[in-house]
Amino acid sequence: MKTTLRKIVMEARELFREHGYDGASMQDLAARVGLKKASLYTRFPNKEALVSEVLTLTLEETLKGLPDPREDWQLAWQTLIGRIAKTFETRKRCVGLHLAYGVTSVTPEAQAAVSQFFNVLRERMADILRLGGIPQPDSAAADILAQLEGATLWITTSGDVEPLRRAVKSASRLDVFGRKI
Amino acid sequence: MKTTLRKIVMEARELFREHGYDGASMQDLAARVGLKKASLYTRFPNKEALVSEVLTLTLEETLKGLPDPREDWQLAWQTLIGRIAKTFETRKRCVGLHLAYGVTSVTPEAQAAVSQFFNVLRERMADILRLGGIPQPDSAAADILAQLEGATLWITTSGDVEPLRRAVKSASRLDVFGRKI
DNA sequence: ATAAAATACTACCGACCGGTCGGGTGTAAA
DNA sequence: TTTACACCCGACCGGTCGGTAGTATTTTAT
Repeated sequence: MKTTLRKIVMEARELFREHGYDGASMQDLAARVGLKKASLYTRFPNKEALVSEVLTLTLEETLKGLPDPREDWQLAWQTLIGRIAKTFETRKRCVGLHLAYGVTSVTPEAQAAVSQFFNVLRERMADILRLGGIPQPDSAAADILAQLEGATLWITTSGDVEPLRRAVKSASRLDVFGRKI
Repeated sequence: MKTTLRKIVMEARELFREHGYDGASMQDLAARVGLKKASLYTRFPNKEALVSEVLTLTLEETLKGLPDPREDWQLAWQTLIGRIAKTFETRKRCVGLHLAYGVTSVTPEAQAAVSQFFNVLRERMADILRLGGIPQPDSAAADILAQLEGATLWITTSGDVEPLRRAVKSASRLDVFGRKI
């Protein structure tokens, strides 16, 4: 991927994270990458297409080079949870959540991309838990991800990161809904 | 409160919930209540002021007529959790969460209103847990609310309400992060 | 009945939105 | 040297945004 293209996607991610789908403007995005708005349309057909690019990049970064869960599933699990939580803590929010609430049926491809993003993430998490012999790994993954996402609410409203920290701890110990290790 | 005023606030809530702060337009709001846009400005100074009205109404509805927790804290708890979850399940989303992500520093009063909304809600939850002798009631309330909010992610992305149902069950049993009843 | 206050309307404002157009410019292959 | 392509730009499109001015209509209080 060309570096300019990657930079556009990364800046788009920041804008989506901060201002949501509606609130992010192509004008702002162009300014952040040092281009004019019209130039963006040589690389992307429209604003909606940015969504799937942003989420694909994010998924890549989140999963790339994870420890092989077949060798040490607990290490893979801690690493994955740690990556997610670190992003939430430094960026204060989750792009995916903002987009999930922000895209509607008028942008169906973006909506599909968001759904897929969270499904893939949950499946990867469930894969690891399954290797660890955790019962109902799909539900457990969904619940833990929900807890992490929900914790970002407190970061954005009051700056309190403790709920996220507690969510990470409990996810590490897997003491969620009586599924303790 | 005059009925028209209340209707405006209720419709504004639906718009904020569905489209977020930026995505909700005064034009749409006016159409929903059978008025012209300019007429809204005889009741509200600006769009931002709607946020605190919406959240005040929501807090009122959520807390009004709750069973007295000093008589039966478990009943009060179940009722409160049930109300929150019912709204999430029928409306698919939480207005507060959408606004929390949607308002920024350019609308400081709205931002403050959102912070206050969640703080008050958490405090009320914590009050009940305190009466029940639950350890660290503030943290417990924050964590449980986070879990409920996070569960709405799955409702909006895939329509799956099971994470929310599990969150309600675990909240009812208070088996959160090892704080089991 | 009348004055005052609330509420409603039409019409408009400047700013910004996503997106398109035609015309450049630099590079690299033929 | 020509051709081709990728990229970038200023200017512009129709449309929507939050908000306002001025005026008409309805409600309320005296």
